Amino acid sequence: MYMDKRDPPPLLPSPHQQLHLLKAEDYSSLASLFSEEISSSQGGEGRYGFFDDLLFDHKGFMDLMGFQDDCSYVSPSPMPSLFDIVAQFQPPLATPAPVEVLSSMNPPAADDPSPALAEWSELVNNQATPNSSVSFSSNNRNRAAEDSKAMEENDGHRDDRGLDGSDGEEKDDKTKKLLKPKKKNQKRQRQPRFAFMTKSEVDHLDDDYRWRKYGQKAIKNNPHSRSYYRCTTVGCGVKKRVERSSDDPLIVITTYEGQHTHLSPLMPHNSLGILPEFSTNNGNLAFASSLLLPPPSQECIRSFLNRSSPPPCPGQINPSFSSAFTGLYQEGMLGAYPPASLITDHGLLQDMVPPKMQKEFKEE
DNA sequence: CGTGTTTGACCAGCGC
DNA sequence: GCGCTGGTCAAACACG
Repeated sequence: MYMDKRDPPPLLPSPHQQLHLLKAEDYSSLASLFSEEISSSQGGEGRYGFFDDLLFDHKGFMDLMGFQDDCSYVSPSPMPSLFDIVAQFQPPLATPAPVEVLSSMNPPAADDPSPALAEWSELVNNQATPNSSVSFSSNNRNRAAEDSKAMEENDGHRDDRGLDGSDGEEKDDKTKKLLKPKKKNQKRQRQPRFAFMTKSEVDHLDDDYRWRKYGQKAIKNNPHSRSYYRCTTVGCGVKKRVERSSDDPLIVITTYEGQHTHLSPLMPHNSLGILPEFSTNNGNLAFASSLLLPPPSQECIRSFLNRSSPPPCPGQINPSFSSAFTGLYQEGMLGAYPPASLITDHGLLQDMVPPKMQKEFKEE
């Protein structure tokens, strides 16, 4: 199941940032897990499953979980990211482009007046829209579901817009086309969003879904433009924004919005869930062996999920694992900018633990 | 021809 | 009300 022998991860130059190299296939796995998780949590127990309860408290994720204290993995070298850990759950796909996932990147200091903080805050606080709730209640969950519904409805009506009104008149033809009535009295519904950062030279990372670019905008205080993508699958309203950090052009900030209503067209369905066997038929194994540390035991993850008891897994949950969770930001879950000391990186939390795994642990 | 990208314009929300 | 900005649309275009 898991590798028995692992080389220590390579030392990284900066203690401030831990960059972990992930191949694109790992990124794909993450994205697929993300999709799977959110779709599986659409049921009655809340949109985000257990993660709902993990990230809202500004005390910090690790404080909540108690991992820092109870699962004190101490290593002289940077730990593998959660992305790395997740990589073991899925057989990698054959996508060659290397991608670095910024699994442990500190946000700007809270008192940093520089634009960096503003950007970061914007990223993590996009929640501050009228339609979004900063509270973290079950209502929020319901609202998320409603938002999802509304979005689907909106998408369903989108195509109708070209059919109504203005036939014949040639004057201001173009203008009229563009002035097609949008639904007024209807605020733009915004779905929960998940933002994370990767380090890659490629803007649009392969995540096993097919995306159609529908827009690109210049962003204030950022020399790089932001690209807007929409899932091409019919009926799937998932959107994705991709932009580069103004501070570090190598950092790509990807924001997912919405839920895939389908499985990845490129991801084998049986590849979801806990990886039964670590495949060695490609180079990913070597990669993993260089970065993966002992994975969290099921006990540890269980306590992680249940949050009911300290994880009985000392030496298995490592700081990076925890920080990756801590750093994951799900937009709409945090009502205010979390203390910089508590967020050390960005990741896609929902990607981190396969839904099956979550369910499994919940039921136990 | 189907699919995806580019790009300019429009719309909505928000702050002043 | 006005201007700014992010988000979206859709025609035109590129490409295989």
